[in-house]
Amino acid sequence: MFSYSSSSPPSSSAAISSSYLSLNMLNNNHASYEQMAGPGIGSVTDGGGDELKTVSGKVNVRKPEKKVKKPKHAFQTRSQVDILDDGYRWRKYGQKAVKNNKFPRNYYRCTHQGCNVKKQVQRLSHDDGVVVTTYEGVHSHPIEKSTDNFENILTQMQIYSRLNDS
DNA sequence: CGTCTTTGACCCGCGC
DNA sequence: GCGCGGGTCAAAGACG
Repeated sequence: MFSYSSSSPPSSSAAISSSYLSLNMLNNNHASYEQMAGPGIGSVTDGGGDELKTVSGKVNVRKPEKKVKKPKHAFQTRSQVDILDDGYRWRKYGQKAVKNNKFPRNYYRCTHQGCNVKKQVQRLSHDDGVVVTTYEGVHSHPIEKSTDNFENILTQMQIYSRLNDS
């Protein structure tokens, strides 16, 4: 888990320069909580097919069965940017304002087919340097990118994660 | 021209 | 039953 690999913006648009993205991973209440309620449930990946669309175009998200709660992992990171590119491709599908926060919460989803991993990013209003990223599900496909010195940073992130874990 | 972001509406669970 | 909070969809626009 947490197989952070690397990420790098397209070479043409180096939007996320290392100077801008200063990951200060000195945090860490990496609160990782897993919620599993189903008896004998091994796989986390929701099989999909829970979504039924009515003819009128409305969406009825039906999930009467499968009371499986997918594991969620919340990471708290000190960063200026909310979008921590972990190497996967995310598609933003929603943005809602949270009651206790002035800043809205962003919802992302992995664009890989069959990969229903979701991620939501929330930043603390009272501390704009802190970003809480919550991952939901696990990726079942390799990372599409690889590249530059981001690996270093990400490697350090893993190290930090280990340190905190111990 | 294809992909992703934006943004309002919609849905659902819960509390009153 | 209604309002609130949270999560999702999908049309249209923005962007490369």
